[in-house]
Amino acid sequence: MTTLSASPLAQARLAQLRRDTGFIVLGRSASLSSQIVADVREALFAKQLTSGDFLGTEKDLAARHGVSRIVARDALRTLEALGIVEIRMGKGGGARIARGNPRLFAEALAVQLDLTGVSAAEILDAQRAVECMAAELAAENATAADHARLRELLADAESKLDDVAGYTLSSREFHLAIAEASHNRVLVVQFISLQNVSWPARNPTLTPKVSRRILEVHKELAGLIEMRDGAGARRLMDDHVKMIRARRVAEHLQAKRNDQRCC
Amino acid sequence: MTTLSASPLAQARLAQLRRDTGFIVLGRSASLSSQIVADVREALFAKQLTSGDFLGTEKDLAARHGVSRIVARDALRTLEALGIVEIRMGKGGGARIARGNPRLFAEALAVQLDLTGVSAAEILDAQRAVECMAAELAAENATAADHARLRELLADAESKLDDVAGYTLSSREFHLAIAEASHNRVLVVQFISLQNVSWPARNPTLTPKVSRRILEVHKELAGLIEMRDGAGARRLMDDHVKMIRARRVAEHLQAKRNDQRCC
DNA sequence: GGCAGCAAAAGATATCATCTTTATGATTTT
DNA sequence: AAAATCATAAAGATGATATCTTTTGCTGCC
Repeated sequence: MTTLSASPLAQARLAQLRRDTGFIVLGRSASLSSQIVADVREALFAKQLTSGDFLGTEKDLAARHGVSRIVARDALRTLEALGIVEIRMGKGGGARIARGNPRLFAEALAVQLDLTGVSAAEILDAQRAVECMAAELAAENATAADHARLRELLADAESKLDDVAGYTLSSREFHLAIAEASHNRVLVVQFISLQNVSWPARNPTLTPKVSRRILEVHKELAGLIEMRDGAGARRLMDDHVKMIRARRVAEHLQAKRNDQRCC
Repeated sequence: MTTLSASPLAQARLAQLRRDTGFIVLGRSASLSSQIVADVREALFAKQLTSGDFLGTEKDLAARHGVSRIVARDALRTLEALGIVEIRMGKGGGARIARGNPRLFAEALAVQLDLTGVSAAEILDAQRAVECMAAELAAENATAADHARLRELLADAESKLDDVAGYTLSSREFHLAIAEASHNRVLVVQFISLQNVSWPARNPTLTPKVSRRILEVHKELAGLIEMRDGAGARRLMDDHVKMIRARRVAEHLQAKRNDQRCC
């Protein structure tokens, strides 16, 4: 039977690394796998690596850095979670530098905001900022396809006026469509992340009257965007989101009161 | 010698999981470790887990989910990269739900935007949205301490009018201070991440004349915020960022021309 | 088009190294 | 002699390695 010595070699290298980096680096960045992650990120920023480049298999990476496969694996898990690489199984597989994936990132932001414990008011003010700019840019940049998409969603919402869940979903899609019509990917990402946090799954206080009023505003918004009235679209969106904010904050207070009553 | 059978049990469970989730879920989410990640995220959104909660050690997690330590480890690497958990070594160590970490998030965004290849114009339009709202809210919510901080930074910038690097840094701080004066953490996070991507380390076209003009605008901004003129602050900030955008886009075009000339 | 084979990740198990906290024990001080 | 302080050992956790088996995608062959 072999000795199965757990590689004093790499252990010594790790110790050396920790000595080099001054022991305490900041946020536990003195592990072998994090070193690999840092290397890849630096190569990215230095334009030595770009989207689509082949990074190698787990074994390759391990061999290149002189570490075990598990370490390479840890590094790849981290890079994968960061959306930097995509990993494929099977022959011809391995890790490749990914194309940017804004959606993934938007979800990560949503989690962060949740952990930070921001209030509904804070989120909706930020949402107002993003959506107003999106509406203004949509009026300037929207294509015929975008206009068609907006009209299609308006018709869809109109057919679901009596279906609270369906109507909520459709409205949500409408707002997203405006963001996409701005043709600004940064705004789209910011919007998606905020929506993930703030948009309620079900909407208890959505009466038919309110639904109809919202639909009217949406129609007017689509009209202003088609007429390329950027300032008008911004103003209307501003009022619209302010209204939503007021409703959401009121709901929140109501929920709090109910909590206090029951406990 | 023991059989060392590679756990047909978990393998079978994995196959079952893949059958349950319909094989192709979206973004390779059919691994045991990703299932653990999904569980934790759901628990987070359902408020069953919050900042500071103890998640267990690698062994705990493995035992709870009936998998090997490697799988639990993979899941923890992912959760760590997403900024959801913090992991400590040694006795009493293990994984804990992290506090939100905006910096981590800002870096992740920088990488994503880099990979996606968004333009400077897109970033600066988003920045305009965020900063205008920040200015408006700052006028409404700023405290006396915020006002003092803004005045302090104005004096600092004035003393560095001849030092391009120092002046740039000071200006950057001023914009951040306005975001913080809004007392909206969402806006602050969004602003920091955008600033990291867009703000140039050095500013080659910053002439003394331009510096002085920028300082004038900053002074006026601080004045409007102190006077609690939200609409005015928003309007002025809008113009200001538009100017920055125009300058940045022009610089970008110039850089491109230079590239073409040299190659 | 189906089938065999191969390459790669996914997963499991065992073992060693290292780090961090905690408790214990020795030494010094009051 | 009691209390305080410092050194040290033990325990519990991650970090890393090695070596397996199984599942999954390709690719080329028929």
